This record gives sequence, structure tokens and C-alpha cells, in this order.
Amino acid sequence: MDIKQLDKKTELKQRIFFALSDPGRYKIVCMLYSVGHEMGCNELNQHVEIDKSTMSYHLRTLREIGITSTRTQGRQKYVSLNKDWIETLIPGLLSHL
Amino acid sequence: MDIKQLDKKTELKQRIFFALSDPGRYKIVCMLYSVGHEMGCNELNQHVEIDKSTMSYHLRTLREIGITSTRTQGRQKYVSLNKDWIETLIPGLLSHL
DNA sequence: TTTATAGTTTTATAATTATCAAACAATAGA
DNA sequence: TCTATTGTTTGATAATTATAAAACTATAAA
Repeated sequence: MDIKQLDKKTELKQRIFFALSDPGRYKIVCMLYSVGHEMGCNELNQHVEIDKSTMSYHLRTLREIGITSTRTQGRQKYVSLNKDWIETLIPGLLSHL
Repeated sequence: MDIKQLDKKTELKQRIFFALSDPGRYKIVCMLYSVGHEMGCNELNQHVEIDKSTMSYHLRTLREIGITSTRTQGRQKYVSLNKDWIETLIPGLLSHL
């Protein structure tokens, strides 16, 4: 593996740490991990008490980093955790949140 | 373990993530972990290229979170990584930086 | 077609954070 | 004592980030 990929990996790890340093995003990730399957944004909102636009903002951050993925069905959006991707970068992290 | 301690632990984890989300602090922690022993601030400065006052600022942040400890000897200060403490909170984290 | 629902984007604002120059404190050695 | 070294603190500034209201988009259902 060359140095550029190492730098890329390091940057991704730092972004994951950034994501998890915010209480709201931390809760979102924990919730998704503990339920073990995708959740509707609305459903998430019921468990994590934050304004819907703030929620949307955090979900976008998580999506852009690569931590979550989104699936649209009708007028609902389902958010899922990219467990394997995170696990590849920082093994064991999720299980110790 | 009661809920207050859980919250305290969660807060500490989030602070560790915050610390590691900054490139400078990430490098400091990696350096301390890889050398495996304490380092003088000056020595750290030679390896991690940041302004000395910025370095001091980051070292204070790390110290206040609990990630590092400092020992003064003469006019030198030695920084060491609180490996065990971090390992207790987030097992395996350091080895995957 | 109208209305309600689900979520995003825009805009504004407040708060936090990172950076570095300059001044400062403390100690070792000449 | 004087000076160089080691590091901290202060102050100013720029950049980033979090929050929420309001406007907006898109779809489902009445």
C-alpha cells in the first residue's frame, strides 16, 4: 500500500472520529448499530431528540463521510450504518461505543 | 454501573474522538504510541511540524481530556500517553490508528 | 386537486476551534 | 547575574461547526 492510500485512510479515520465527537451524531450511530437494521429518519427522530433540520444536517455529514447510506422509498428515507466499511477502517470501534 | 457513569464514559469517549479528529493531535498521539515511551515537547515538535504555541495548545487539550500526562524535569516537560486509560475506554483503538 | 407527511436546503446566528505572534515564566548553564 | 532554552499564556483573527426557523421539494393519500 502506498503512502497516498495511507494518507487517505488516515483522513477517513479522522473524519470518523470527527463524526463521533458530536453527541447527536454519536447517538445516531449508536442507535443504528444497536437496532442492527436501517431506520427511517422519522423513526430516528423519535429516539434521538433533535430538531428535524439539525437531524438532516447530521445525517448528511454522516452520509458524506461514508458512515451511513440512504435508501429512498416513497416519501420515506431509510438510513443504514455502513458497518463493514467502518469495521475495515477501525476494527472493533462500533462494538465499543 | 449506573446511568451517570455510563454518561460520563460516553462523554469521555466523545472527547477522545474529538481529540483524534484533529490532524495535529492525531499525529501527536500516533507518535507517542509508536515510540512507546514519553517524549519531550521539543522532541515531539521535531517530528510533528506545528508551531510551538499550537503544539502547546494541542498538548493541553490532550492532557485535559486525559489522553496524556506530563512530567516536568528541569526545564523540560515529558509527555506520555495514557495507554491503559484509553484502552479501558475504547479497547483496540490505539492499535488501529 | 388539495392536503398532509417526510425530509432537504437556505439563511442567519451563536459558539467553538485552530492558528500564530508576542509577551511571559521558569530553569540550566556560562 | 546574564543569557539561552523550554514551554505556557494571552490576544487577535480566521475558519469551522451546530442550531433552528422558514421556505422548499417530493410523494402519498383523501
